[in-house]
Amino acid sequence: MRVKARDDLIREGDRPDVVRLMVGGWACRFKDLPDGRRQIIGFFIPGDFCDLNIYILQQMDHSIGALTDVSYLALQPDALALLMERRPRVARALLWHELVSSAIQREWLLNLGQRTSFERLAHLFVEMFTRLRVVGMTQGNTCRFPITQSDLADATGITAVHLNRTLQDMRRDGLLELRAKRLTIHDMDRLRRVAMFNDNYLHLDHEGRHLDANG
Amino acid sequence: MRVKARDDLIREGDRPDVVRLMVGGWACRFKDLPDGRRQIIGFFIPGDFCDLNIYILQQMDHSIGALTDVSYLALQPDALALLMERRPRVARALLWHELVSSAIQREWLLNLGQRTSFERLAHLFVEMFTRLRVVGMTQGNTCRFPITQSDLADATGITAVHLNRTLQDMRRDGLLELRAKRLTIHDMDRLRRVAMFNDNYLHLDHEGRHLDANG
DNA sequence: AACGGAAATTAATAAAGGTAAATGGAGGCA
DNA sequence: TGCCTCCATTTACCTTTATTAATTTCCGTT
Repeated sequence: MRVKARDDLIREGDRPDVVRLMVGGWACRFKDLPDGRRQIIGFFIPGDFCDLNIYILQQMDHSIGALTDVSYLALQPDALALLMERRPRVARALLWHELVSSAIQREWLLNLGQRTSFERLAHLFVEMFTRLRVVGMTQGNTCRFPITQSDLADATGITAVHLNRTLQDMRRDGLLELRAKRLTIHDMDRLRRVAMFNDNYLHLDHEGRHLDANG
Repeated sequence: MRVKARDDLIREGDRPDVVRLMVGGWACRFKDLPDGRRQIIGFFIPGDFCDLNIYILQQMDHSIGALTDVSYLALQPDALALLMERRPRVARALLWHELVSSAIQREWLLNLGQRTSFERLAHLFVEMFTRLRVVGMTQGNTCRFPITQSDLADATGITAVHLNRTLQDMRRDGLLELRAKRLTIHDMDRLRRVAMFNDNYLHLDHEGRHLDANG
């Protein structure tokens, strides 16, 4: 299935329908307030699942929107249930994925609550670069990073103006560059250090990480 | 099992051991940074479970600490697995509980990222009061609220000094009072309004909410 | 190549929230 | 009773971030 950039896959208040497996493009989970403020709760990149068990709940408490043109697979709940019953390893991998998503949310809470905007943005870049590398979407110290500064601002809880300033500070410090939808990290060690990045929450050491066509 | 106030139930880096069912007291999930900054990720009150499936992961990516003296039941993973197999309704209720915990984390991200400190604190009070009412721990417009201002600051991502100022603003506005470990809400309607509180994320309408001895 | 809209950048000003240090207050305990 | 410790409160001052609005750059389309 395909949606165009800026369209929503599902809105807060809708009844959960299917489980989505991202194939191409970037999407995000977000919530908004009545007055228009918006917080991005997480990013989806290819290989990510949205909301394995969400159909247990009566309605969505958040929205999912496409940040770029997106393609995904829609898995029906009953087909998924059957798959999980027949393939315990697939079931386990999906469960692992859910737990990691939850762990990422926790790290984001730490990020928003305690890190300065500079540290916060640094942390976001390191996290996304790490996740992109796991799915083979990086080339050396660079990767496509197809989202706007305004989206980055909504994810880090600062304004677009301040995000722009922070980004320029990083550029000036020789940490990284973000231009033409491409991120290049010039000094990963220092970036990790200023972000106080500890990758334990991504649980990269687990079997569930690799899931091929045979489960 | 019992632990004293300020002790940890489990620390980041530890191997997950058991699933805990809170019986008495308050605890919290938290993460900290190398330089001592600490973010409270969530509160546990009686009736809450910690980390149903966490034993799939190799190590804890966060800590759990007692805010007051705490008593809880420790459920061994295999006993729990057996229980869930035998009692599908219990299994479903536990899954529902996990999904709601995750939804609360998402709402907290919105809280930290977009709400002002005043709105944030208001939101936290409404949420906790609502959750305490569900488990019968409120009396009219008041409830025990046995945590320090410093803990509240760590949960809302502001300093204890600023939290104190904010609390006094609320008191002055006639919204609520927090004294001697007791919270009294004088104007719930207005408090919900300033917090832009929408209880949909608590999913209060679900069967899984009530779980008795028969599952 | 010119046009139009979205995105990025800049600047000035204001508000929110942090820091540090000191004081007050209540309960626990020798 | 008096001391000690933790928690709550206050103040002055300072830093970070938001707000608003103008300007420039980028990029796809005609």
